[in-house]
Amino acid sequence: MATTATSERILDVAERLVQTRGFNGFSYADVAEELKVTKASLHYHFPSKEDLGARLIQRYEENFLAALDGIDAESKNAREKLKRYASIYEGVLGANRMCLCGMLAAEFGTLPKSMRDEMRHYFDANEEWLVAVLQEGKKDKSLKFTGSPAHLAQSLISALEGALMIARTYGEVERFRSASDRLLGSIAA
Amino acid sequence: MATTATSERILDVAERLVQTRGFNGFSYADVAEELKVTKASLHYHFPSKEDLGARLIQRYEENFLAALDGIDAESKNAREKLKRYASIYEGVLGANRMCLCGMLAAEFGTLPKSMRDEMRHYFDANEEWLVAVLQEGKKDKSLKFTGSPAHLAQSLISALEGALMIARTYGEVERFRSASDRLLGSIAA
DNA sequence: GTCTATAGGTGGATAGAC
DNA sequence: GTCTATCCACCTATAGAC
Repeated sequence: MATTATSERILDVAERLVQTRGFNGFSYADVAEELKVTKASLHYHFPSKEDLGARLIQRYEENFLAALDGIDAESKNAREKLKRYASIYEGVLGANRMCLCGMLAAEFGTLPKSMRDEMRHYFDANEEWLVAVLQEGKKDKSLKFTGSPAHLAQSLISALEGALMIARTYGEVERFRSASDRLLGSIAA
Repeated sequence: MATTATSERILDVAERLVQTRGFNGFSYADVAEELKVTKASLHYHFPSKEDLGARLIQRYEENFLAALDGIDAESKNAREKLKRYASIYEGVLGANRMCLCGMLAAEFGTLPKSMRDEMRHYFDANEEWLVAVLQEGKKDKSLKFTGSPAHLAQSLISALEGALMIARTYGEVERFRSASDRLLGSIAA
């Protein structure tokens, strides 16, 4: 089996901890214990927690955009793309996690600038992809909506993030699905 | 001027800190410094941080329900009630805050049971009020929608919480308003 | 009710050996 | 790259004087 680089394993653990406990809710000690290494070793790979946090968001966005490429390649129309987009969020909830950037959005007031910038980049990239899908949906007649695609894209992102966050509070995936279905249904052609 | 009880002033400061920095992002020291008292004094009023947190949510819900009573008394129809409901969220955003329970929802994984229970009570109370408004809207013909009022109420709450959270990340009230307008527009009769 | 003092723990981070 | 050892700041919480 392929041996994963240590820095990647650190990011894997830290990512899960941020998604479940928040950036202010986990420590280097938590990651160190789980990986059976020392805190000092972690500081070798990520000198400060801010470095770790910023890299975490970058990688999350890379993986997310790769998933969106997959959706683009496999979907028969825009409406199906949207449905799959929402199902990514549902998968996150199923793993008892928040979206990484949704979690960080709540903690925004305590985060360093480098992380804030990366977060906005993530949301902007989501919006950009959604705008393209929405425009495609108008052409292929699988979607119908009024107003600016950019504003609608922003609404969709924030509604899904909110639904994810609240559903997690209740531990009810069904609560997310019902909100998601209503959302997508409201713009289905 | 009326002298506010110390415990209320503690709650005022702590409330703002939780709404801006999160429950894991503030300390007794922060509150103590702002009120020019010692940490030990705070522990007299709220022995543990959990006690403080649980009381914080209770009081937030009491004040919120009082505001909803005001909306019920002053609005000419259900649609206007919804609009005012959304404007409460907008006011929170304008003060650069998150909804108290929206913030805590993100931190859910790290919170003690007493606080989790109070949070769900808050969201349930919101849902209950919204369901009544939605049903009223069907009668007075100021709203139109399909499906269960309870599910729609849940969707509205989570969409507004999400819009609030993301808009705060961008520091753009307009971003919230556009999402909010679309949301209410989609069920206006 | 508020204070001083302090306990006991954990936070992020660094120096230097191996 | 990983370790041991350590620093210092901060955390929640308590004891006991006033």
